[in-house]
Amino acid sequence: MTDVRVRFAPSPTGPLHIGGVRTALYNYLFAKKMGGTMILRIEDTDQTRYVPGAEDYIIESLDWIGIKSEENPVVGGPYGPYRQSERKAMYGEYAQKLIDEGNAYYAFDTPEELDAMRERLKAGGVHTPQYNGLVRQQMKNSLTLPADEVKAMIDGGEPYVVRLKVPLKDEIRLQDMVRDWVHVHSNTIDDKILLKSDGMPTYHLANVVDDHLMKITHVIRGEEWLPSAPLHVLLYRFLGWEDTMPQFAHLPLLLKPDGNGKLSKRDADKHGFPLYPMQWTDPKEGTVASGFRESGYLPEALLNFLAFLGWNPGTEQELFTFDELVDSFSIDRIQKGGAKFDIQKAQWYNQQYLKQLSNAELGQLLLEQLKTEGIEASPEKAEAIANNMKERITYTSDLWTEAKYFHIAPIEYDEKTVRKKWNETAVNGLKAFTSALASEGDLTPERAKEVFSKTLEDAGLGFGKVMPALRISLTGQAGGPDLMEIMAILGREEVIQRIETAITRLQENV
RNA sequence: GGUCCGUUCGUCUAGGGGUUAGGACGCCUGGUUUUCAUCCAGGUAACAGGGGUUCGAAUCCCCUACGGACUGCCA
Repeated sequence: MTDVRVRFAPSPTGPLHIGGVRTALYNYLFAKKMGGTMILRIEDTDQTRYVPGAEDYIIESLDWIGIKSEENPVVGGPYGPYRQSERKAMYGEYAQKLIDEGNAYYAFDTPEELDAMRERLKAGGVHTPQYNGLVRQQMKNSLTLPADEVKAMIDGGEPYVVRLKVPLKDEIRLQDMVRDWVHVHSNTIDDKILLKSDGMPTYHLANVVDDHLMKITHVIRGEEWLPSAPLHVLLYRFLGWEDTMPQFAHLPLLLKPDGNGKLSKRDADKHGFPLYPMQWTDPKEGTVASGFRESGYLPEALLNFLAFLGWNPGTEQELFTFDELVDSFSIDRIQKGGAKFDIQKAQWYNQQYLKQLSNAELGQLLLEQLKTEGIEASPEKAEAIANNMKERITYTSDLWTEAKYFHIAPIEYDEKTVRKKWNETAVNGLKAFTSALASEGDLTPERAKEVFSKTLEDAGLGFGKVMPALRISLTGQAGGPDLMEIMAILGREEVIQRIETAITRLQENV
């Protein structure tokens, strides 16, 4: 078998949708599994929808999540260029071939004339007006106009498009790797535009020409392309490439968490989760859309989660390293039905991957965040905090947001705990503890525990009487890591000070 | 409307004629923990409906219902 070559071909019209990331992932997994090549091709044939920065965003996103391509617009490759706008000259040749062989034709209808045609047909009871075998005979094109007139129009600079001449009666069959045989009758396909009046190809032509020229062996893409797949088969046939036509695999859609339908930005906002791999700032509106990266997701976790949305290895293993994913991946285990996007599962994956990180790695992540907050901390301290927080975080950002008290003394105290646990007994215990601490040196968790136990023992108090008050004084919160550990990280003097501050500020609650 | 695709616990899914229909997330209960979380144990919950085929259908066939995608000089 020839070497497997797959491509991910996004259009630079904005940030990369998470569904696109999954498509890229499946392509990548398949390529790695087969020892093949992954190609990134930018489909920028629609100049009106071009968004500055989108291409860089796509490349950076794929890089962040760990999807690497061997051939792409940045490093190039043997079948470049990898940006369709730069391949513009190539498409005309094939459009011409189609015209010459009677499989395509010129059309001169203006947008207004097309609208009028659609209106006319709708009025006549046709729900979906098509530019098809019947309609084309009543329109302005090289099939209805005399040859010399056509030539004159083209020479005279009259704008035109090239349309595919879809056969009237033909059954088109294709074997999809996910769905098996799909057949469609040609009379349900209309004469799609191949070359636009600006000379750029549409997706249909560009994708077929490029996939052929780039020797793509497998086209793995979203289900939204299934209806136009027969059209692409027709193109391969007319271009004489049917025997080297790539195999198709149409992936199930990512659906909204509730109800039905394609996952959209609206759903993501409604449920408060990101839709894009990285944060995206719209260059025109200036609006900011959140990203998984900035929300504290680990790329490995997101990858694992995404891999399981529409595919599974058939075993009971849930956590997979990238290599394991490659190892077990196969297209015939891809699901046919759409998968609802369940952010809770993504959170669980993130938690699992977070727990697997070393304290040093986690500490480093915390340090990065502290830097953006303008807070200084030693790597040792960050590591110690990470060690105590790793069992209770969902996002990397929780290292900071859930444990600010390691860096800043509490400003507020959990109201419920104060009401129930802050009383004279507790305050007395706290006071005894600070005096005991006064004569201590550096605190270790062990030493802190010894002093605390001894103090309570001498005062004849139980742990439960004082502990909650101590926690409140130190952290302001009701829950959290082991207090002895917290005290060791905070340091003796800070502990004493926070207790005294709390006693003063909570006086009225005694 | 038309064409195409789909349908197993709330969610992701295992399942290729005979299973107590399995796992994971979530949720609930209990245990561990001086707190929270983790962890451990247990529980809740599904084959869209109807016809066939068969000794026997979640599994094969047909119909219905429901859902989705597509239906642009967008990709």
